[in-house]
Order: sequence, then structure tokens, then C-alpha cells
Amino acid sequence: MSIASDLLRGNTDTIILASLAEHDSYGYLINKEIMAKTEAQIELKDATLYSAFRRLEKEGLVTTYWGDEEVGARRRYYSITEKGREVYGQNKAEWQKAKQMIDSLLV
Amino acid sequence: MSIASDLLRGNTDTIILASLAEHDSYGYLINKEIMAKTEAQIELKDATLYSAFRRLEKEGLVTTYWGDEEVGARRRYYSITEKGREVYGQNKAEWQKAKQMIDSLLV
DNA sequence: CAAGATACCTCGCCTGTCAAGGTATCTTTT
DNA sequence: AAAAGATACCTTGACAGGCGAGGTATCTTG
Repeated sequence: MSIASDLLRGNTDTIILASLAEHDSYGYLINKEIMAKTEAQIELKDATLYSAFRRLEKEGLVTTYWGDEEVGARRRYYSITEKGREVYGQNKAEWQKAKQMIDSLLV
Repeated sequence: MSIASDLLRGNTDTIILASLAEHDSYGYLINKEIMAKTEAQIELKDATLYSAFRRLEKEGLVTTYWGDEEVGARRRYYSITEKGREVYGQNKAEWQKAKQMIDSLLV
């Protein structure tokens, strides 16, 4: 059984930023990598992913450009911005705190 | 700064069940106890709390009864059911797994 | 007597998730 | 050569949970 999406909510953007913090990437690949790392227990549905991208772009946390594949399907790459890295750091810190607080309530 | 509600979402019901697993309680008190335990970093807004109660009741995870206060504001008490304890256990396990998975993605 | 704490509740908006639908290209199988 | 499956993108509309804003009633304290 995979993780309930409500438990992921609030971390989706952070998870995407984490992926982009390592290297530029594109939707399909980000998803594959997440599934690989979590043994498919976490999967971002593509509608979720693309709405997250739009949000992140709007907030200036990522930039985007089209890949120059001469063969195969086109890819839209995303790149994390300086501001994106800052927010990523803050989000991670908040996640650490949230984890701790929730744990303190669940006996 | 308190915890973003999207990080709590998915744990609200579990947090309430945790509280009721210790002793019967009522809305106002549950909230106070949560705030005390987390130094006010987690706070369930009362609209959130009452909609959660309705949900939990509907699912048969809690039962409710009016307190017999002869003085002061009336209190509606909640009691966790056997099924509630089961679900609580499952939710805790899922939370443990989710934590681990998310951590494995945030480098 | 006013203010604040205790204690309950509803309505309607907002946000994020996602099922369902779509397009286009390439590879593998039949 | 046609079908199936993988790669890769995207939009729309419905749904659920959180919560701001509003309300009621009682008790305590300054």
C-alpha cells in the first residue's frame, strides 16, 4: 500500500525541489526517480506534478527550458533558482520540526 | 512560526485519536493539550477540529456524549471506539513509513 | 459591568490532489 | 505493417480538508 496523499501534501513542492537541487530534470524523470528511491511507495500523479511546477515557477523557485532532443518526445526541463534553494532549506527545516511535533503527540 | 497546515493534514484525525486514546476528552481541551505539548506550534483551528469530529463519528472511530456539568459551559465529550484504536494504530504505522520515505527524498 | 476565558457550532471560500481525458513520438511485439 | 507499450507533455473539473468569519451561551476576574 502506498502512502496516503494527505501525508505527502505539504511536501510535494519540497520533494520536487530536492530532486532539482541535485540536477536539472524533467517531469517524467523526477517521477521515475522518486518511485525508484521509495520503491514506488511515493508517486506523484502527473496532474499533481504539473500543477506543482506551475506553482513553483510562479513563485520564482524554478525556471524552465525546452530540451534539445532531436529524437524522441520533447522534454521540458526545470532548473532550481537561488531562491528555490533557500526555500528548499526552509522547507526542510520546517519538515524536521513538524516531524518532531507530530511525533510528540502520537504516543 | 507555527507549522504549515498542509504538513499537518493527514495527521489531524490521528492526532485527535491519540488524544482520545489516553482519555475521553472534549474539543476545547484537546486543543489546549495539543498546544501545551507542542508549545503552541501545532494548533487545530476549531472549525477544523469540529469537522474532524464529525468525520470520525461518521466513520465509527469515536462516540460522543454530553457532559453533566452543572455549572459552566456544556461540554461534548468524545470517546474512542475499538475500531478507532485500530485505525489509530494503522495511522501511526503509516506515518512512520511516510516519514521515512520523505526523509529518503530530502537530501 | 466589561472583558476575557470557556465551550460549542455553521457557512462558504480556498487550495492541492487527481481521475479522466487529450496529443505526439519512439520501440517492441505480434 | 499494425498494435501495444513506453516515453513525454498538458488541461479540465470534481472533491476533500482547512479555516476565516461569523454566531451562541456561561462563568470568572478586574
